[in-house]
Amino acid sequence: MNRGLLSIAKKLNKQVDVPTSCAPNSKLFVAGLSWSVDEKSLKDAFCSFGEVTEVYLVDACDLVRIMYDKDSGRSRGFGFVSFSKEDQAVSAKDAMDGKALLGRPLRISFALEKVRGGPVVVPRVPNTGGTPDRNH
DNA sequence: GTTGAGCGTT
Repeated sequence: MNRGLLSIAKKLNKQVDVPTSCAPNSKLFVAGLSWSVDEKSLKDAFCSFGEVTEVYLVDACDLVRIMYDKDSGRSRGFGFVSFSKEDQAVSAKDAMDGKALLGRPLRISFALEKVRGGPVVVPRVPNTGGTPDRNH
């Protein structure tokens, strides 16, 4: 037995699991956008990875959403891009992350599963004391 | 006319 190899193997056997926040999914969090970047520009930048058909270019991204400030109406500089397949999202991230759009470098990360309104509560009748017999 | 890390419905 070679303990040296075991030691090295143990060192190499490091945890490779990534946090859920960084887990690849079909949604991408794009930040570092310029103030003048709109959804159209972002879509044009990301949907270039779509599949090319005989006639049209199929957009890979299903949804492109940029967060705007409701007070001033200007973009907050970040947005979200949704893809049909995780592979496309990973490819798009790998290809566009670190690149520059409209003069500003992009910071792309996998989006968190954020839902409007926060944690959704299962609709349930607040009557947990058991259903009392109304008239019987 | 401004600012620059971030995780969402403007």
